Amino acid sequence: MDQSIWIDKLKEKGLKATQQRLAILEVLVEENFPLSAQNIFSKLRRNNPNLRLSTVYRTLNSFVEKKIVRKLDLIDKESFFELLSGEHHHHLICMKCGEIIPIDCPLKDYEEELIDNTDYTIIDHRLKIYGICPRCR
Amino acid sequence: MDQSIWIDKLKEKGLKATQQRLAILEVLVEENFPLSAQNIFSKLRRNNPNLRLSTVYRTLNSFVEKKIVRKLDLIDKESFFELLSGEHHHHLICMKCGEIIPIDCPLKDYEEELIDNTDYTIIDHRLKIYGICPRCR
DNA sequence: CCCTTATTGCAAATGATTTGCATCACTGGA
DNA sequence: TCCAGTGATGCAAATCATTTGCAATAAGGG
Ligand SMILES: [Mn+2]
Ligand SMILES: [Mn+2]
Ligand SMILES: [Zn+2]
Ligand SMILES: [Zn+2]
Repeated sequence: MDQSIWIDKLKEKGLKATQQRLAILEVLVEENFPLSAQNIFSKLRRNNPNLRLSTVYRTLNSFVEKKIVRKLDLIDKESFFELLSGEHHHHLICMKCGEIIPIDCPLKDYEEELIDNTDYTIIDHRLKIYGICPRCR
Repeated sequence: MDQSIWIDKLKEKGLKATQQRLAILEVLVEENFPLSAQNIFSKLRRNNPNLRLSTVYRTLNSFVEKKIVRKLDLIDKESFFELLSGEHHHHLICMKCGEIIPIDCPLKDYEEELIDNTDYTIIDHRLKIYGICPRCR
């Protein structure tokens, strides 16, 4: 991973480019997949014995706020986080094995309609589809 | 509320028609709106001083399992529960005042497409749209 | 009305996430 | 390159919604 790009991006957003933040970004980039705070923490603790889970949470929260990362509630309790890069999309989740597949967003036109019907300003939306994958079926 | 209908419905699903369950159903029916466990608990505790929040949770969970009620994660942390009655729908949420508006489900065709593309068995889905209502804007 | 069993009251535990505070490490400027 | 100021982190403790264990209670079929 080219750190300098991320260092710039962090500074741009008013965040200091700390070791911890860069390490967390690195995991998010190379996995390129929704991960929990605990997931990220486990991966990094090996080489960073005194990294704390609270730091991971604080980092992810600031990334969400700065729109570097998106927070997802795919299954009950644990939240997942994924890098905001590439196409806007949603997720199809296998309820047996937990596989997560990205899916296209079908809501463009629907949102236009909604604006007309409700006079709301639309800011964001969340869509998750739950099913059983072919292997688990 | 006509209790006998609900008593029958509960028995049909293999649940005993207890005072607590009927009271919780009554709140859900008359509010006809997503409510948190705490919401329901507060409303009922006035007349039921020894109803417990844990009972409300246990009841709601069994209702979800028996498909009498649907659990929604509209905002962070607290879950909401709404009676499964009327049209299948989703929600538009005002991020300022918390207003919740039911909206039609636009996903029928999209799900067909998904089945073809992914070979998943689709079981359920969740859609929430966040915005600002005209009054808050 | 009684017996069996599900359900509740109650209190304690859980588990993800947050927070307070002292210390540390970035970063922009000297 | 060094320094001061401020934001970030380590660490431990707190929060808060939700769950759970267990003994006591109340449905409801017979
Ligand atoms: Mn994704
Ligand atoms: Mn609704
Ligand atoms: Zn699967
Ligand atoms: Zn509003």
